[in-house]
Formats: sequence, structure tokens, C-alpha cells
Amino acid sequence: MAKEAKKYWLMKSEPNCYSIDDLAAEKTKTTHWDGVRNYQARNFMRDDMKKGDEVLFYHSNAKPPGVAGLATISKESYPDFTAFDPNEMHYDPKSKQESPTWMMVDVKFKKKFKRLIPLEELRQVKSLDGMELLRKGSRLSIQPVSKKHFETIVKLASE
DNA sequence: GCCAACGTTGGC
DNA sequence: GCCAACGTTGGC
Repeated sequence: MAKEAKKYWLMKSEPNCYSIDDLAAEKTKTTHWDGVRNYQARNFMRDDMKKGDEVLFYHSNAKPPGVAGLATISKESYPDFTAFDPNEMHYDPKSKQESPTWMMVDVKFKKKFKRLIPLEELRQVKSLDGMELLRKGSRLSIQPVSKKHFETIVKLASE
């Protein structure tokens, strides 16, 4: 069996809820990405995310919004247990222990960019044309990123 | 299966 | 705080 090529992702988080600094401050530098309640985003986590895949950590609903740094997938999908707990904000009674509706992955901190790359700046970059994040009305909280787009953004961050 | 009403996301 | 663009829900 040939080893699958590494894939690239963008994951959104609201920094006033959970920022890249919060991730870096975790004892294990790792968190479980709970609370995703969108089927498309879940399918990406469940079907396509593999350990070792690289992640752009994006700050949404921030001033300014933008890519804050890098992370990696450290554990492949497993049931999002926060969906089972009525006290949890993202509790979903439809999700059953024996057939969980919602899944999550573990994400590990890799690096924080020296500067946040604002969404507005990304919009100016010609070679990022077609990126899901830049599509008008794009709301998907987990989205695949092409290798080319991923590398372009990493390069921007190192300048 | 259609679609209106409603809720959420997230940039501005 | 506004609102456009979605996704979900539920009546029919």
C-alpha cells in the first residue's frame, strides 16, 4: 500500500474562544477539535484528515481575521464526546454513543507566525485565486487547501 | 421533495 | 451592530 500524500487544511477558530496561543499553551501542545456541527466539515475530518497532515490555523471573527500559524493533525477522527453531554454548549441529542453523528480530530501546535497574515492581504495575492477561504460567502470552518496555496501562505509568513 | 422561516457564521 | 450568504428545520 502506497503511503498517501500529505494533505493541507485550514481550520478556523475564534481567538476570543480558542486562539493559537491557547493551543501553544496546552501542556501537550495538543487539543481535540470539538464542537464542529457542520456535515461538510465533519466529513473532511472523518474521511480525509490523516495523521501528519498540515493545518493553517485561522483566526475568524477577529480584528483582523487571518492566518495565525501552523499545526498538524496528531490523531485521526474519533467521536466528539461533547455532543453527548447536555451541559456542553454543542450538545446534540441526535448524536448517540453507539452511532455518533459528530467527529473530531486532535490538532498539535507547530508554530505561530511572526505576524498574522490578514485575510485582506490574502485577497491581494494573485496566486491564491480560487482558494476556498477567499470565496465570497465562504463559511466552512474546515477546508482543504492546495499544496501550492499552503506554501504560498507559509512563504508570506516568513517574509 | 419543495421552500419559507429561522438560525448561524463571520466579514465589515 | 449590520447583514449577506449559507445550512437546517419543518409544514405541506
